[in-house]
Amino acid sequence: MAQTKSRRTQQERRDATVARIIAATVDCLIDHGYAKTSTTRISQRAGVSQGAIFRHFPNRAALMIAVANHIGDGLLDLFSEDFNNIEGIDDPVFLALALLRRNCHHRIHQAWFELQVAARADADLQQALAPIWTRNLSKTQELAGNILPDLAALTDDFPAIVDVMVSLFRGEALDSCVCPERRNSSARIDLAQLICSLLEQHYKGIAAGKPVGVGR
Amino acid sequence: MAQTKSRRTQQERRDATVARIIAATVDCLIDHGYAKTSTTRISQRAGVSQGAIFRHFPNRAALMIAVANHIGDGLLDLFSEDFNNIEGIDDPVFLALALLRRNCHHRIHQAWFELQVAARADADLQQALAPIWTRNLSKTQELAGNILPDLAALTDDFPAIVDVMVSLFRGEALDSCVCPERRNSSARIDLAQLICSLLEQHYKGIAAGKPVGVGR
DNA sequence: ATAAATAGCGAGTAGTCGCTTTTTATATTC
DNA sequence: GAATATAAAAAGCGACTACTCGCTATTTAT
Repeated sequence: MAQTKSRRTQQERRDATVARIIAATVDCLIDHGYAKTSTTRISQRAGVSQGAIFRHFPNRAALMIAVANHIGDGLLDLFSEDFNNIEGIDDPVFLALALLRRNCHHRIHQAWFELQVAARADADLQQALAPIWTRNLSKTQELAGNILPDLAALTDDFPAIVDVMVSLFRGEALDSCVCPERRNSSARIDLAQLICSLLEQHYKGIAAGKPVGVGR
Repeated sequence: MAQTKSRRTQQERRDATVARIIAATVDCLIDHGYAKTSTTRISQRAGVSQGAIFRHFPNRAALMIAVANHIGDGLLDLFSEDFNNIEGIDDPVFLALALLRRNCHHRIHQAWFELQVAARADADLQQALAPIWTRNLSKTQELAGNILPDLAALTDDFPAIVDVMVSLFRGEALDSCVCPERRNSSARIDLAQLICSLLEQHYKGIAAGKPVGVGR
């Protein structure tokens, strides 16, 4: 039963190849965009033959959907990964914003942009991506609730607040497609923090029954 | 010199064709995306031969840049157009938010998404788009200042506020690439309005020298 | 040891791409 | 009205695309 290092089961061999193909596809999406992520390019990057891809995926579209799932999971994993890496932030609101912002500006998020915009004019891809993205958003809501339990308990608008912050930082990340140098501006996150503070105070005032005098 | 109606100068003929090609390109971008906006497809939509495109543009990239300029201007024109169409909104803040949101969700804005994301992996396109987009943003700031002169005068953070709102609604529009049905949710714009109210009050408090007790 | 099953390879398919070249139609000038 | 300039159409080029297929290499079952 002495297993030499070069001896793998077929399943292991298969899984390793599939993983290499998916990773290569993500890299190609980031470096060249959806349309130019050809099967030839993927195969070269993965170190397999072009035909080998079609042994594991019936067509390019199926590969892209598998990659979308991989990216969806990867983006969620990033939250816990960054959570352990970020230090010296006491304010939980700022921590949540920093996590979210890091997530949106991460390398892998660019691959998601490619898939998302490609789906705009591709009904099949859109249908496949919708549940992945919906799940991602609800998991993000869940994580936000874990980091900010007090704010979440304060108001029913909490999901909307998270939603707004997600849109904000994703919009910011999108802009860096054309203006990459603006990526590290702190103006937006500073203002986002102020906004969260004001919202928290506002909802606390409502909870305490105080007159608020804002909104309509 | 009596010019019949069917009689045009070469320049008029040329301009008309160029306009048709650019309009067709925008339509193709919206319907099929950047990569599938081929010169063949454009020519069919414009009702000209494929080769005719290259009489007016040296290559596809040059056409795309011309289209980007066209879209950049079109998006700005939309503001004044919508300004005249929107009625029954007294609150200038809500008016500004509604204008911005309409702009981001407009048909033509999807064509901009295509160009913007295509530029992410295309350095030449990125370089060409950057000034167009920068100009668009500063014009947007200008328009926002015109609609909300009081808020603009109140704080130096006004540009950052506008910037955040732009990112927010563009992020929202991006999501509708995958989840089009969520496009008309009012949650974000309602919260955005509340946020603007709170910010206005906050900066008024600072201007009056009151203790504010929020932010850091 | 041998046979069956799976994984991977790479040349080959038809079709599309951006772009060029050649040919035809239209407009202006003498 | 012939000569000239420009616009548009049509045909073609080489490169690239997703995908297929006959083949070899590796793993599993007997």
